[in-house]
Amino acid sequence: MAVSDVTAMFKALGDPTRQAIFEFLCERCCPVAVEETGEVHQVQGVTVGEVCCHVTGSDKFSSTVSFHIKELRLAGLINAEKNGKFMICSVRREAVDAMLAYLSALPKSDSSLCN
Amino acid sequence: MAVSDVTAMFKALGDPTRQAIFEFLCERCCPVAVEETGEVHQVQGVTVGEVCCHVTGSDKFSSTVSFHIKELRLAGLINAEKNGKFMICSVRREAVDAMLAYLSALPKSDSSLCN
DNA sequence: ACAACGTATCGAGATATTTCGATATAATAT
DNA sequence: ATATTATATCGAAATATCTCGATACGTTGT
Repeated sequence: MAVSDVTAMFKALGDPTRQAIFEFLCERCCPVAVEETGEVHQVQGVTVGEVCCHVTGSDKFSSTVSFHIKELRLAGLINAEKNGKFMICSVRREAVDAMLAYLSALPKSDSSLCN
Repeated sequence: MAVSDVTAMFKALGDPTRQAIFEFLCERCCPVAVEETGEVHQVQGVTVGEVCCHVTGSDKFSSTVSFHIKELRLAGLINAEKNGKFMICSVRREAVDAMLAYLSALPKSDSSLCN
């Protein structure tokens, strides 16, 4: 994952609404199942409606939340796949790992010579 | 460090110019010295002029870079202290640690029960 | 076929961010 | 005292982001 990708992730997470959505998805996303074929897929996720409900407190669809979900997806922080008439959202763990790796790799004060 | 602080840090780091400034400071910031008194202070840092030079490629002061340095400081990512006619900038390691802690503490898919 | 549902997208207004030049200020050098 | 240097701040233009209502679209139920 390139540095520019991490920039987009930080930018996306830098909005309170999106951060709330992302944390909600982190809490709600469930284990993955491994088929006999070895294929791994998401067992469960959260619908856009559930996210709207959690974020706005109302049970009505919110185009604003939909907008933020799209931003999170474009930044690579979440996945969203259609299931019937629902969109199921889930966290991309690689994204979290990429941000952790980026921050961990920043030169530390005592790891480099001083001029 | 509160969650909202981390949000501001992510937002600040989500801009390419500020990320470049931050990385530059990470590379350049040097060890701290501990006085006999036990007081710890920054031995060295980087002047605003050096940051401008690195970011813009020119040796002229840039009010844009100055603006971004201020944003980084307000987000808690860097320190800036005056030394004579220079402003010395340095990274706040606690900020990096706070972001790492936040990301590390996000619930993992296999750490929570599934509904 | 039609209605209801879940979600996306569009358009517009409100607000925030970014950039840059001009001016201001404080510290140093002459 | 005056000039120079390093930096900050202001103002304005350009651009981006956020929010919300309206409309559109695909899916499901009747």
